[in-house]
Order: sequence, then C-alpha cells, then structure tokens
Amino acid sequence: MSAREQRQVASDAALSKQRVVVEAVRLADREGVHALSMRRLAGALGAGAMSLYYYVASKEELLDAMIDVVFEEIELPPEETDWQSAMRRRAVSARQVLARHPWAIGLMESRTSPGPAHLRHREAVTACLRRAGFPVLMATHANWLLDSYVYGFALQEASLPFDTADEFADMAEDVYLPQLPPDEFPYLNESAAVLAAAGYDPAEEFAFGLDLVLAALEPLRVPT
Amino acid sequence: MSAREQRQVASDAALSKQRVVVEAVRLADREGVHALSMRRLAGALGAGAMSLYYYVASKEELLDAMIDVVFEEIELPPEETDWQSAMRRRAVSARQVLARHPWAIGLMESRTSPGPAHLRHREAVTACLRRAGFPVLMATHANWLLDSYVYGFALQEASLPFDTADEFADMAEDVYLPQLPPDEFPYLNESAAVLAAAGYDPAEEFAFGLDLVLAALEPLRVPT
DNA sequence: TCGTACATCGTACGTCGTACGCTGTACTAC
DNA sequence: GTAGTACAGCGTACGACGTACGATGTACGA
Repeated sequence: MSAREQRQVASDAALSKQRVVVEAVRLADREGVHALSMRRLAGALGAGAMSLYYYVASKEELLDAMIDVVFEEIELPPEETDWQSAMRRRAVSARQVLARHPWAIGLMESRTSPGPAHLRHREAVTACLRRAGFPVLMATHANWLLDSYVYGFALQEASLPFDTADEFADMAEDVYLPQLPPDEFPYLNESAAVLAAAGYDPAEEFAFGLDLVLAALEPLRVPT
Repeated sequence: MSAREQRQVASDAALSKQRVVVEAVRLADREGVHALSMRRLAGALGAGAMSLYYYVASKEELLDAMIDVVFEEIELPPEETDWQSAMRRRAVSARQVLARHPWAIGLMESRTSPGPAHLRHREAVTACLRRAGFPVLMATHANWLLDSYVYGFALQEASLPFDTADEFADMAEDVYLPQLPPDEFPYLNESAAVLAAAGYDPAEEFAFGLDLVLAALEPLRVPT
C-alpha cells in the first residue's frame, strides 16, 4: 500500500485546492472564521499543516478563494423573466447564502479584488439591468443600490443574536428590555414590544425593503 | 519623581479606558484591525502589554468599545427639520464615519450586543421616524432599509481598491480592463469605460440611492 | 505604622502563520 | 535498468499573538 493510498484511507480523498477551500468554508460555517487556522483545517483534511501551502499561496489567498465559493452559490438572475422578478430571485438567493456563511460578509471589507465567480455575477446582474432598459449610469446606480441593500441587510442579520422569531421573543424579554430603561429609550421599548407581539421574520423584512427599492427603480429605465 | 510621573513623561498622560480605546481606534485607522495587537497598542501608549487588561477585560471587549466610539462619531438626526433632511444628515454622516473607520464594518458582523452609543443612536433614529408619522412597524421597516443601505454602501466602498476618481481611472485602465475579456464581460467593460470617462464620486453615488430610498419611504407615513 | 486597594508590569504557555528544507513516489529519457 | 526530475506532502523552527498568573511598588485610611 503506497503512502498515497494510506492517506486516502485517512482522509477519503487526495488533497486538492477545491477540497482545501471547500473544507475551509465548512469549518468557517461550523465554528466561525476566527476558529479557522491552517493547522485545524489541515487536521480536518487528515493532512499536515504545511501541505496546504502546495495548493494555496497563503491564508489570504485561501480567504479570497472562500469568498468566491460563496459567490458561486448565489443564483444568477434568470434571463426569461421580467427584470424585477430576476433581481428579486438573485437578491433573495444572496441573502440566503450570506445568512448561511455570515463570516463572508465581514471578510469582504478587507479583500479588494473580486474573484472569477464574483465577476461573473456582476456581469450577469449588469446585463439584466441593461437589457431591462436601464442606461449605463442608471444600471450602475441600481447595482450599487441593490448590492448595498443586500449586503447591509445580511450584515445586520448576522449581528442579530437570534435566529428565529421565538428566540427573538425570549431575547427581547430576558436581555434587551431590562437594559433599556423606558424613560431613556421610549421608542425602542415601543418597537420591541410591538415586534415581540407581532412576531419577527427576517425573510419578510428583507422582502419589504427589496420590493420598495425595486419599485423605486422601475421609473428609471427606458423601456425598449 | 514618582513612577507615575515618569510614565507621564513617557506617554504624556495616565492610562485610562478612554485613552486605551481611542488609541486603539487610531491604530486601526492607520494600519488596519489585523495590525492591532495588545502589545503594539501598549507600545503606542508607552505601557506594558498586560497593563491594558486593567482597563479592558479582553481584546473582545476592546473591539466592542471601539465600535461604540465609532457610533459616537455619527451625527444624530437633527430634530428641527423635516424627517427626510434629518435622515439624510445622519446617513451622510454615517457613511463618512464608516469610510474613516472601515475596519468597523467588518467588525460588526461578529459582535452582537450594541453598546450605549449604538443604542442612543437607534433610539434617536426611531424617534425621528415615529414623530414623522411612521407607524411602529413601518418605522422598523424604514430603519432596516436605511441602515441596510448605509452599511452595505460602506461595505462596498471599503472594498474598493481606490479612493479618488483619478485613482479609479488609472485602476480601470491598468488593472480591471486587462482581466475582463470583452467577449466574456461585455457589460462590465461598457460600465468601466463609461465610468472612467464620466468620473466617479462615491458621495454622489451614495446620495443617489439615499434620495431614492427616502422618496420611496415618504408615502408610507401617516401625516400627523 | 500597618494593611489594603490600586495600577502596572514580567514571565510563561499555548497557538498562530509560514520560511525552509527534507522526504518518498511517479514518470521520462536514455 | 537507471539516472534525473517534477510532484505532493511533512517536520521543524521562528517570531508574534492573546492572556493567566503572580510579583511589584505606590497611595492612603485606620
């Protein structure tokens, strides 16, 4: 039995850049980026730490590659529908993906050069807007506005300390309200009370703002 | 001369939580969060590394405090104007502040409990919206939408590899276009060309989307 | 004078990213 | 066959990190 085959027994497959990056994403999903170290990643792959550097020049490059994996997961705007439905589809998909990989949002701030999947994504979105009749500069504006909304929403959602409406109700009662004296924060108290009663769903919240933005963009295009 | 006075000669003032946190913000502004270590921070303050732990329980707590310093810098919506002007003022201020402290955006993703300045800020914004006639749930929607836009815009702006229009023009020509084959990315090429010619200003881009959002929110309030 | 609270620091431990150099295997050329 | 070379992976070591722990000296009330 060769050393190669022995490794395969230990880790079920040979190393590859693909496998390294995908396992890194899994690890970050499970325990956060702060817990992602080259040694732990290597451990999860049944390999030595330095072996990873055959496939990845540095940890920075690994993080860039991880972000691009995330972009690959986001649905492109479908071509066969009206532009609003298409943009809604891809925005909803983006929110879902970013909620699945919250670490990716924080990473984007520090990484400046977009990967291939990111570029393909931008191209598809721009194409959709241009074909819908938005002039070049308007398409740029729309792109910024929509992406800002999606990323900003994901960022806020990631920093919520709860995942479900029930958790929110518990949280509001046990943690928030006690540290919000009603005389100092009357409006936040009001909001918290109403939200706790009405229930809270991030997906609905997202849809509300998204539809508002899409409707506001509609008159800016020049129908073909 | 006491040891205390000697230290004052070395660092111009006694240590305090305030001074530690403010210097940490300065360091992060100058060299990025990744360059902010307890040892380097202590060095900048003319102190030993472990001395910081008298004022700060952990690095995590330091980061939380840094974020709250950032929120303190953001202008609250003024009370004496119409709601759109008030929200525009605070949004513009927020963008400027976040552009000055880009590390803060990436940090927000991982820290879940808002500091006192953050809470005061939310209260003031909610108050402004409620007084403008937005019902409770609508005020929540508006809050999410506006904050998403501001944070998302700041996030995108932070990941731009240039700061001025001139830099953008250079960048577009030297770096972007070469890696964007026109047959694969026709629309991105078109955008880049038009933007390079028309010039590019993040403040204007921000204002465009912001005004669109504010106008879209206007009909949702119930005038008092 | 003594005790105690305050403010600061030195040392040490485990972990991090990664530079460097060594291995063994697979394959090509002769 | 055999020598040479590229591939894929690993062990060790270095400097930096966050911080637990305990020692230090000073200020001040009893």
